[in-house]
Amino acid sequence: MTGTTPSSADEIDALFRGAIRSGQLGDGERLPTVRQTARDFCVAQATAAKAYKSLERDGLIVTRTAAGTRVAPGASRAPQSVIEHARALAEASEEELITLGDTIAILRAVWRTDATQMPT
Amino acid sequence: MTGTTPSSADEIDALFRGAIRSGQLGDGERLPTVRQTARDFCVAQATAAKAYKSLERDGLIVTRTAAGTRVAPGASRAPQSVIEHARALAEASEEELITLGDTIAILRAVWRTDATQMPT
DNA sequence: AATCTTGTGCTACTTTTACAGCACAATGCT
DNA sequence: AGCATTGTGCTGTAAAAGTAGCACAAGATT
Repeated sequence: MTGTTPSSADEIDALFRGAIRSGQLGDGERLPTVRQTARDFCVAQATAAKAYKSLERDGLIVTRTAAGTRVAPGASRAPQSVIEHARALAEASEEELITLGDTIAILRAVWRTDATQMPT
Repeated sequence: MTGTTPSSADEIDALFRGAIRSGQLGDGERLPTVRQTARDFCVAQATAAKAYKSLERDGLIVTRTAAGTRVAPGASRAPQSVIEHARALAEASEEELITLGDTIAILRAVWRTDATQMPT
């Protein structure tokens, strides 16, 4: 799970969000404590807590004060088709030596410009 | 082109980067002036300029001082396979009502976790 | 040559974000 | 009941990013 080196709350948010929705973190599975996450990513507790808050607002996790934080029931795993397409895109990009950043930018660009428009 | 409402330099960077690499902005095509972009996105000139600088550092655009900014020759358009896979992913996500943010998070999660690892 | 356009480079100010460090409340565990 | 764990909520401080406004230099345009 810990591979990159995020710094901001948004990046930590995105990291867990991705882990949950891709199925790497299963339903009901426990997340590291806020303090642990803060240590892992070398950020202040407040920053890690902020990320968790954001995930909770979106219903991805459930926190009980002394019992820790767990993946919300049903929040895990986006539909298989999405995950498979994401895998396919990642594979294609790496094969063509396209950066993750560029790949995301391309994805943003074609978002809402695909099914409706078919140029050329 | 102007559809979303970015605010930071990074978002503007990503927007143009995506437009270029997806082929929406063709080779040699001219970008709006820095001032125009600043107006379009309601940001300071310095912020828009910063985004352009970043794109130039990556060789995606070429700026000549009074002639404006143009897409660098050869910078446009990532390989077709990548674009097609991006389109497919976008389509799948929208069909399943998955957010763009979540889709990006999933993509990040499976990045470098596909071809090499095949769990289950 | 004169003028307009455009990217760049300032300065000073404001806002946002993250930091450190601690204290508290809720809860599980023994 | 007592204690450790864990999320939360402070405080004040520091760093990063954005803003506004202007001035300048390099070219293009006429």
